[in-house]
Amino acid sequence: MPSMKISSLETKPPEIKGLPDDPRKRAKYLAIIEAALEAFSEYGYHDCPVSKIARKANVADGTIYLYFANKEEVLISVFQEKINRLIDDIEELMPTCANAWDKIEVLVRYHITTLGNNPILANFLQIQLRQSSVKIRQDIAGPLRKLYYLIEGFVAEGQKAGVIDSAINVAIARKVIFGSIDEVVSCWVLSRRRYDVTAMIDDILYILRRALLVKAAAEE
Amino acid sequence: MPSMKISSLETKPPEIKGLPDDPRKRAKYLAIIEAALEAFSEYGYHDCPVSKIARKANVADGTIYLYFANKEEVLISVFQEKINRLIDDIEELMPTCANAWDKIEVLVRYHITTLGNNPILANFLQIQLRQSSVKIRQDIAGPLRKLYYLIEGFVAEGQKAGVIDSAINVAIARKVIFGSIDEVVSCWVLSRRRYDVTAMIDDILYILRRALLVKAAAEE
Amino acid sequence: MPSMKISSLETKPPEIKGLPDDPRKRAKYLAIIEAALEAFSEYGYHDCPVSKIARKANVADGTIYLYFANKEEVLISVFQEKINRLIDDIEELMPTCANAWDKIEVLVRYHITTLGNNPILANFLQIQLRQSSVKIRQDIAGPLRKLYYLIEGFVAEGQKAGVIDSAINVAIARKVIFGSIDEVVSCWVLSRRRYDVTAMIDDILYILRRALLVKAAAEE
Amino acid sequence: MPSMKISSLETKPPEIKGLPDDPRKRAKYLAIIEAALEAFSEYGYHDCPVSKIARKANVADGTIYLYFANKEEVLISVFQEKINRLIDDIEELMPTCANAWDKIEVLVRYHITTLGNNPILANFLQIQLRQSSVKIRQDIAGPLRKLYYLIEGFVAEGQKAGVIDSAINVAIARKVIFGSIDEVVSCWVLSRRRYDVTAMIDDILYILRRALLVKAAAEE
DNA sequence: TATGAATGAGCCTTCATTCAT
DNA sequence: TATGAATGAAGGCTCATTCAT
Repeated sequence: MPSMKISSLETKPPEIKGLPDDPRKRAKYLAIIEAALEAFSEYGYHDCPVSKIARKANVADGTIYLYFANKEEVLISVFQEKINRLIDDIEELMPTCANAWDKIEVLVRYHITTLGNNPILANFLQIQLRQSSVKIRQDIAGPLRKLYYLIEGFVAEGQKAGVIDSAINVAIARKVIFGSIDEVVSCWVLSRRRYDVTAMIDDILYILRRALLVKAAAEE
Repeated sequence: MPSMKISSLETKPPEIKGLPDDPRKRAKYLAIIEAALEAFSEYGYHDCPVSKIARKANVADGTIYLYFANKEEVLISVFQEKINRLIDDIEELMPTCANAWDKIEVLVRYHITTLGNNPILANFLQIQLRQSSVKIRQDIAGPLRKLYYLIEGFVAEGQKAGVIDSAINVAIARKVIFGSIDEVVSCWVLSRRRYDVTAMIDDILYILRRALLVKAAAEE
Repeated sequence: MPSMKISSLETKPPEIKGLPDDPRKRAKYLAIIEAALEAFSEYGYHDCPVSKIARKANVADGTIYLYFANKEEVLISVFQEKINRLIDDIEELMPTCANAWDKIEVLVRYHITTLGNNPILANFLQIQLRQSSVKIRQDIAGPLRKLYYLIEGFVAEGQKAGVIDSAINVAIARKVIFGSIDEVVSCWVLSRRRYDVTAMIDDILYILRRALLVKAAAEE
Repeated sequence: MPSMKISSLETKPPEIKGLPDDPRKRAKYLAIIEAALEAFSEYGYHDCPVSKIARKANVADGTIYLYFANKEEVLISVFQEKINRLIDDIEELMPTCANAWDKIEVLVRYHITTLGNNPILANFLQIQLRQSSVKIRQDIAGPLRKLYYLIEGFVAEGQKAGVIDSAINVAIARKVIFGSIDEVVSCWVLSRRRYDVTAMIDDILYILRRALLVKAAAEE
């Protein structure tokens, strides 16, 4: 009996929700996601009341809580939705690539171009997403890891194929690649997008190519 | 006398305060900075009430406002204090460097080592600082730019000296260098520092060396 | 869509609320008004926390802000509600009046009697209301002006009808009438209502009659 | 012993201070009074921090508390100083007056003229003074009563001399006179002094003369 | 399922007052 | 006597979340 008492006093489990199966619910779920993307991007996570998301999604405040456990989960879900989409798109492009370096190049190019053409998403991913608590940052790590693995896979593949310097530490290479993209896009967003990021892609790739490719491949 | 009228009608300016001259005040100012660094690092900016900072600094809540206009200014001041210190330290090390690449190497090494040995500062700079609003992010940009210029200066110097590939875009190079450091340290902090970041420095520098140095210099 | 952008950049307007249409909300709005009247009267505007009003109205603190933009607006709304009610009541009595002087007499009598029978309202109007800032005092001026116009209208009417001395300045007459009422009620409230104000009405009217009426009308 | 404890727990007595004898202290006391008059008038009682008074008086915040028990006492002291001065001035003018009505006329004229020529004092007396708590309002009543008695004395004197209608209630007459002055000046201050109050004096006196004087005296 | 009114915990900030110097 | 740094209580207001309808 005491143990029951204790358990009834515990805060209820987080009740993780997700993309619903029912197509009508699905649509509303996605509408909230899109509204939240816009709202977070416009106001910033902490300065964006749930009511703003609800208004943008044309639902009542309470409805948000039928689809998401809390505000944090909304943030995380937006991220997951968007990062998975990005990863899927990138993976679809891979078959057209001649080799591992090509894949990295396409990934970098696609990532920057996508954000460069979608300032709201860029603002969300580079700035607002990071305003959240450490807990959220760690929840975000999961989906992000897929992107990490993708990049690391390409690097390893390149090394196996003799295109990328095999002395390079794969995990570090990934950090350099991802960190470069991240920094370039963040600077652009914080500059209030006063220039065209996509124009920088060739210069970034020039440096990354030098950084990773073996001499022969580089001269190709 | 008209100026009185005007000033009484204006909403009072945020009253930017700074490091006081009086040594006793100076000590308390710095004590609050240190307390805030710890507190922000522990709770995160948004989840850290001013009262926590006050308690850590052994002062009353109201005392914070004798030294800082508001909570935001505390955050920015912590950042300025720390980033300026980092930059000063790096600049002091420069005379010992043989060439521009050496300077970059020392900078990267010092930056990562410093944060690697100071988890609280690392957590603050990589995570908590970014939880703040866009407005703050832009206030932060100023002091950070000094670090940017330092790096860009080294790259340009290296190009002039024929050590660094002159085809490289200096601003992009800076973003690759800074982005790499940032990513490496952020991953480490988010991993709850389960490994030693400083152990990665050589691998990072290996990649950056490949990325930037002209062949001759690289083989040196 | 551009309007959205603009609105999101502007600091939000104070969002003036008012008597809601929905009858259930209406009831709560009025309940808060009554609670605020009591609370302000009991503690004084500045010494009355919003939480006291909420408690008296049997609502949560936050609920107040669903009906009023801020504490000031509560004060102003109480005043408007009460002064409009007073004016309406007075206007309803007018048809029974034989002439313009009668109207003034009824107004004075009704005003003093109403406050004399409603110490809480009297205290609010004569004392607590005036504890507010100049800004509020000026917001209050609007509804009050209706009462002013009423009085001035009666005076002018009396002059046209030859009942009131036409050499009298209408605006000044209003100030004498209103100022007399105000002073009489204020003194009574500040005396902690140790006597019966309504007993003074005849004496006041005696003086005002002398002040305003032409000889013939006075001797009537 | 317990009784001692209790008494030591009691809030210490208000420690009423006043105009000091020592002329140096006296000067500082008066300087604070003047500074407070200005500061209260400029910001309003509740929106005027003690530090503003101190700054205007060129003393330290703490110094205020060497001359006054607390902020309330400063307010009351300003009022006393000013109202006593007004009364003294009026009393000095009395010997020049031919009869009781003349005295009333001089009093009304002097009161309105003084405030009309001293907007800061007018704002203080008509608006800011009343923003204080009921407790203060009652402390103010004392000095004000002297003015009341003055007026009532003139009315009674006029009645005795057959100049003023003896059917008039003296206390009510005072309220009409004082209330009229008060209303006229208050309206002027709240109008942001967009017109000249002194221009209204003759119109006010015309009404008051009608209100009070016996026919014979009025036709004089 | 959806609503949106209601809740109430929580925090930044101000400022009257004190007291060590 | 004078200073002004320090205190800390207090309150207006926001907003994530709940729940009756």
